[in-house]
Amino acid sequence: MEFKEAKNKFIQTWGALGSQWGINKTMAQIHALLMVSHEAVSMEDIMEELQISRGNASMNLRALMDWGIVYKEYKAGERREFFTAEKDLDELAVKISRERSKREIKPALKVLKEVSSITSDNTEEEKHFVAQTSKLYDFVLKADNVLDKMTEYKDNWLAKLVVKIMK
Amino acid sequence: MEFKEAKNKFIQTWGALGSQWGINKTMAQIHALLMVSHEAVSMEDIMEELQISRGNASMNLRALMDWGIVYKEYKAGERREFFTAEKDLDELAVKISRERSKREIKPALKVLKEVSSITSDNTEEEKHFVAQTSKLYDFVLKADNVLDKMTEYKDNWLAKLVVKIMK
DNA sequence: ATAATCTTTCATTTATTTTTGAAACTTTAA
DNA sequence: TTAAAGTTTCAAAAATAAATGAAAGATTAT
Repeated sequence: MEFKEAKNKFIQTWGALGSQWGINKTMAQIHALLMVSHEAVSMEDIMEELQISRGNASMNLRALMDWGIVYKEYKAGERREFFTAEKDLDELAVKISRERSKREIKPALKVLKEVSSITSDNTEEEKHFVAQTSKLYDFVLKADNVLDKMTEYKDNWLAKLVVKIMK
Repeated sequence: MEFKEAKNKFIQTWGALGSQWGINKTMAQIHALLMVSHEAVSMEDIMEELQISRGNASMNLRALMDWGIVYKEYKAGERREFFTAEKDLDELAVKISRERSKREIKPALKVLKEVSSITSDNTEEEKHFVAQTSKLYDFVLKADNVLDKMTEYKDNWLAKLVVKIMK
């Protein structure tokens, strides 16, 4: 396999993986492209390489910047903007975790708390509902915290995590 | 909030969370419904409660069973089939992790290995590509393993994980 | 057997999500 | 200023994913 083919395969695969995890394909592809580019890339080049429209490129770059995993770069004497991706993978994981937690897990937790707090009539049905959603609340909260800690400490997350949880 | 409202809210929220994570809404909703039901539910009742067609219910129940998180149940003297969800949350997490790893992570790893193994011309561009995809391969492999171990040991995963990783 | 009851399949329809592209907007250079 | 170069926005179109429902397929009771 030669370079161009490998690069393309990587971008396609990363894009597909993105969709399976609820991130739109183009967004994941742009990110992939930037990750493996050794220097900042212009919007024009992104459009060209991924064969997408200007609007699409612009919107997804904005989204990636909102996630904090793609940065704008200005080159001296150049009017256009260039883009680079976060290339430190620990940092990348941290940012993605934080963002998904904030956007999706936290709101879900709020609802779980609400619905598990209904004053039950104590029919079997209602008792089971309250028990199950309470368990779910605890579980999701715990999982969310573990992820948070894991990412907070990056490389030596395990050691510090043990300390934090054990005490 | 009273029971019916709470139940509905839970189902809707779980469904939305599902879509955000690449699981179709109905599939997540059926799972939610079964999780909070204290007894097995017939297809008819699922259709009624979620207002979905027979075909939709059938296909998504099949998918949930393929994931190993919903089971068929037969009631004595009843011709129809009833369904229940895995209610043990640790077990649920294990099964979902395993399945997503198998379906999505493993194939992605295979591609990462491939593309990071090209014989580079040693231009800066190619060197960077190989370095970055190699790092990504290691990272994803490690993350996948951690998840696997975490779920393998369930509640006391941490202690055993430490042993396993440290040695 | 065969009729009754229930489930699955899949071509078609519907809904949702993503993409496009042209107009509006911004910024810089002359 | 104002024109050139670039970016963003968003309504409409296209692509994708999900849902429907009727026909085919099972399974059980008679």
